[in-house]
Amino acid sequence: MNYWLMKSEPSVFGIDDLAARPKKTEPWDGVRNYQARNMMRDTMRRGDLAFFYHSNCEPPGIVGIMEVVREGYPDPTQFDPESKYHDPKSDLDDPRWYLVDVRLKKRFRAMVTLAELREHAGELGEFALLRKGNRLSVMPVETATWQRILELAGS
DNA sequence: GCCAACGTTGGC
DNA sequence: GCCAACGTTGGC
Repeated sequence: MNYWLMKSEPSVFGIDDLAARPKKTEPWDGVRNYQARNMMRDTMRRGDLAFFYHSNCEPPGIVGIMEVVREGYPDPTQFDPESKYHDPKSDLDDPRWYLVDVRLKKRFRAMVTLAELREHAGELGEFALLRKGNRLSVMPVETATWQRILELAGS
């Protein structure tokens, strides 16, 4: 099993929105970065777990855990002219963008803030989230890092 | 709101 | 294929 971290701006789609969805499940659409696309298309598997990270908000941090419930398939919003994620250059026969479906599994009692993560950076190994200038919205998390963060969450 | 970091685009 | 211009991300 692999572990991941997935970012979303709570003003666009936050953990409360996911909790309110039927079956607490949602297609993780709108990712328009090739590295993140590759991970969703090729590497993420049913049953993998992912931290839900709130970005571009005050304070940013990890708010809960999601489970991958459907593996990579084409993101339908790329073909929808009404969608803000519409990509006119994407070909129906060779879709450019992929997504996975995620289900909310656990909501942390208290967010593990980015500031807290930085305080514990020394114990978190190679953690891409803490690298300067990192903008990747879907990233792998090492098992040891995952477990240390669970401890920080007090769960 | 600012701006550093970084990805993408397009002219050449 | 280079690289300047531009757009976006996301912390602060």
